[in-house]
Amino acid sequence: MNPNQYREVRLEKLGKLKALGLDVWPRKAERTHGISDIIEVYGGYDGPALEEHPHTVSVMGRIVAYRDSGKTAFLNISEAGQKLQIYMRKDALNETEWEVVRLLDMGDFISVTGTLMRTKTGELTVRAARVQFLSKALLPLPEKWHGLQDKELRYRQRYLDLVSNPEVIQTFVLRSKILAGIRHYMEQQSYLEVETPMMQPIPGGATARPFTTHHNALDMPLYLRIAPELYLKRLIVGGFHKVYEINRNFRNEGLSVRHNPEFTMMESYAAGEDLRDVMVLTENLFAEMAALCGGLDRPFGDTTISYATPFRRLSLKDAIAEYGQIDRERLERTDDIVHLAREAHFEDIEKKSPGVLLGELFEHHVEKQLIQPTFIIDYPIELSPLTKTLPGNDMFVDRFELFIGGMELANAYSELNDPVDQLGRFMSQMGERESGNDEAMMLDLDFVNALEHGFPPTGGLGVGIDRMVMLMTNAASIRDVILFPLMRPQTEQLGTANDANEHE
RNA sequence: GGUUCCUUAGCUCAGUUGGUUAGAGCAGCUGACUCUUAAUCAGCGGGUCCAGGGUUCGAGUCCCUGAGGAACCA
Repeated sequence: MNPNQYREVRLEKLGKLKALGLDVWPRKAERTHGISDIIEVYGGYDGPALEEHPHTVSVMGRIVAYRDSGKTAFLNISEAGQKLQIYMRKDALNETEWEVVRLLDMGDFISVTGTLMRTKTGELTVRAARVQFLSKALLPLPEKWHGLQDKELRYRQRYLDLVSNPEVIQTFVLRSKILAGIRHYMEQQSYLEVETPMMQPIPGGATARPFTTHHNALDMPLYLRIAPELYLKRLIVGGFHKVYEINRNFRNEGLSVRHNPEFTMMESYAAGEDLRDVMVLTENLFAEMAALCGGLDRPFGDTTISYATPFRRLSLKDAIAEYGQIDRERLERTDDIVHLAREAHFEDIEKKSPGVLLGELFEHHVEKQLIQPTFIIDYPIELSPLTKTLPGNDMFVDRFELFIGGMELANAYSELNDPVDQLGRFMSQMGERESGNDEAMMLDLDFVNALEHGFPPTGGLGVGIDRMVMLMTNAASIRDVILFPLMRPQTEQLGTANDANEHE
């Protein structure tokens, strides 16, 4: 059986359905209840109660099981991953409807009207009195017991993954709840949700390679944003007190279990606040979302992560010393830092500053080991061109990154608001670019101009939402929490599209 | 970027040391069955073994190249 043979057989059945006088592609389903409503409302009724006071419902769904025994048939229909059993009896339906039942296939959509009952094994079931045909599936569904297992097919044909693997629906329902929960939490903290450009003439706010595009009418290059940061800060200049944005960022980098080229970030800025305030905001956000997902202790892989506050705080250097088992004193001496970088086989060590090497030592020795929520603070200035320096130490800045499950989840600053300092930082980034670092930031003079009009002390935060959802849903790959992760296109097209081309 | 692994029917998977015409379950088709639930029973059909090249009397199996995917490392 190849897909074309399935299609031929089912088109033939569709023809027979038409011959019965049916509208085989009707525009509306008879429906009084969703499947979840029925389970919720009638789940507590036992058999005698349902027989004594009959409840008539109309319900629609996709046929996911079909057990036919002559003059009766039991079907399971499914909606959003929830299933309901339907009992069809020849003597309870008219002749046409019984013909329809015999022409049904797995994957078809139907609506059934009838009374609720319980079978002898106690399963809540609709005893069909009327059947409405809604839509024919021309192609077969994946295997009913094992579902769709092939990861490539699951990501490429997510619709089939959702049909055959109900836990996938649960993951994305939870993702939606988390997003709503974040918005609720931020609103409670008096933040205003805003939207800033995703197509930017100068991509800023992060060190990353952007995607490029082009605007035809203006004949100008545009970039997909790598971060909303510089626009959100302009809003603080303009007088907003607290703002946040949840939307996609785009970074032209490799793919991995933690990286998708487009990913969802929440960024927030609060005037008058500093990094300590943002830390509290952040740990409470994670604790609230964990509670929303079932509790402060959440399973992740083969461990349990506790979101009980406060989270651990650790300076970057202390973390390297602790997790890399390195003498803390050595991290204060440039020649020792270079030596440690050599031991770790970093590239182009002689071109890199001690601060950059400290960042690499952290990634090498520490990042993967930070399973329980940990704020890493006191970052080298070279890694943080938009951040205020620490009091009395102009080589380090007032920044944290939050690590959970060995991943970077959040990044926050006491925002740099000195326009002269900011311009200088941009200039050294430009120098980086000229010496070949295409991830270094571009100069955004309008942003500096905005700062020159007065930018209050501000605490800023960015949270990786996809990774947060990974933690909350215990997903091993970012592709499991993004409905349509980027995949290399297949050379061969699927199904009908291919045939359509051939038939032209 | 490097290493390892995977790709066999629409789906889930077997396939021995390289040896007959590549198998099973689900799905499909025909028939039986008025409370089944991975329904059951009888019968039938279904293959570009990822692609290309090579070794061999003989390749799904061994070798090389390529494609797509997965995992680990940097």
